Amino acid sequence: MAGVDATLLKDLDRRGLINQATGDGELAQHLAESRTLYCGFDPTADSLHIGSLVPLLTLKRFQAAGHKPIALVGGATGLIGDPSFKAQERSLNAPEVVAGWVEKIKAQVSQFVDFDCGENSAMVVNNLDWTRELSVLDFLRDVGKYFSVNNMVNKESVKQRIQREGEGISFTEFSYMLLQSMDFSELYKRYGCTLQIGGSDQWGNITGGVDLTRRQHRGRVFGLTLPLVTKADGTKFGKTESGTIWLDAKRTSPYAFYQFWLNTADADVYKFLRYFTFIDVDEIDEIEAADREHSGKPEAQGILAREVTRLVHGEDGLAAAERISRALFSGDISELSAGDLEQLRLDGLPSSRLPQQFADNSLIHLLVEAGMAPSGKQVKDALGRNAVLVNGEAVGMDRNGDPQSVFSADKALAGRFFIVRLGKKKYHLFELAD
RNA sequence: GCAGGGGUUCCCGAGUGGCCAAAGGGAUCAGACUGUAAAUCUGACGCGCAAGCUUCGGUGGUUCGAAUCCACCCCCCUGCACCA
Repeated sequence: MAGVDATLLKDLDRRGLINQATGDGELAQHLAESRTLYCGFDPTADSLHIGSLVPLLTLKRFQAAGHKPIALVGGATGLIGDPSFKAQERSLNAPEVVAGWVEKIKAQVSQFVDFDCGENSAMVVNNLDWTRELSVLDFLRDVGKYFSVNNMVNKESVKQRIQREGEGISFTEFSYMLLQSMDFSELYKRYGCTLQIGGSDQWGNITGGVDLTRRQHRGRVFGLTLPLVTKADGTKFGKTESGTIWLDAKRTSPYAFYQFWLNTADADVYKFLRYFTFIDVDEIDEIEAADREHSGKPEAQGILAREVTRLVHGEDGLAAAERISRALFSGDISELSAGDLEQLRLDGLPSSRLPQQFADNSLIHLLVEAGMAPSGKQVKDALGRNAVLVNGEAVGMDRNGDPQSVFSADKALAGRFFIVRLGKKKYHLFELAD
């Protein structure tokens, strides 16, 4: 077996990736040998979003350091719903739906770890496999007996649900912790898994598993939590005007994904480089120092966007994202050929075909229809401020009733395309109907 | 089941008969400034280009007029009781 990288924990620490760990520093010693660790991902949608990227990449870091990662997809826990730090009880998803999501998430998670590297090849498991056949009575006797309700009620993660006026917690969600604890114990028994990692909100669930494993199997296992990703301005990480940033290219195109990282605030970008890339910490420090030297636009955002887009969408996804970005933000769009425009559409630039009778509609209607703005008022506002550009030409409110002149064939790029820009960053490609 | 407290526009949260499409804050969008930043300032922010239309858990009612008052219903929370 390949040697184990003893500096792993130190590197994680330097990256700011360690929030809490069990075992009073004995974890370092434990990790001197190749170990098996796991992290769970619950299927709450058909794709993970970038909130799961930190644990996913951390699994990869452990694997790179010589440990064996298990990605657990919560086919069972996903049916229940984790109450940890959630303000409200969640509605249950249908079993068939969750089962479908499990398959999607399995595939997604698999991109990030190596399944063919000998001893420490990764595994993907589903916790439904050991809970499906479990009877309630067995569960209550073999698992429930080890948990103290007094103790559970005092967990910080459910406190607000128990104390807060106006919200409660069902027995179902309250039991979530037992299921997750069972996972750890089960993985310990089956595969000798001795470490669970997860977000900081998982601390209670993880220590539950550590305790259960000891009680059921007298096994010594560890837990490690990663920090919650926060932004300096206090707004929620991973959301933009257009919603959540997903890992699935069908939900968030590589272009949009790349743009998300490119728009990272200066105050966050170096931290994110440490969290989300494999660039050496010393090198990140150098980038930061260099950016400080130069006034003007920092390099960090570009590096971050490239690295993360490559990790998630591969070289091709990155190339597509950069191609579109270059064309829209620095190139002259009138230079684009029909082939280029076609490519931009394939690369994920939002696009649509103008309806046959588009002249009957107002410009406002057409842009709303295309999804460029949620309401006509916003388009109107933009038109009134000269914030709408069609093929580079500003279009004002006076042209609203005359889309025919705005989208006239003789002004089209390559005879049939229009690139409409609303505001600084929202682009849409329109194509004339044949 | 009983008692008490609640359900307001994306979120928080004011509003208890007209001055309410509904304070304030947050989030979001657009403009200026910039670096496709941040901070700041400005405008928008139920729907509609507009005239206008539809909202304050639901349904009826009182009233010239209701988010605000009344009745019934639904849902949530807290406590008590019942099941034990």
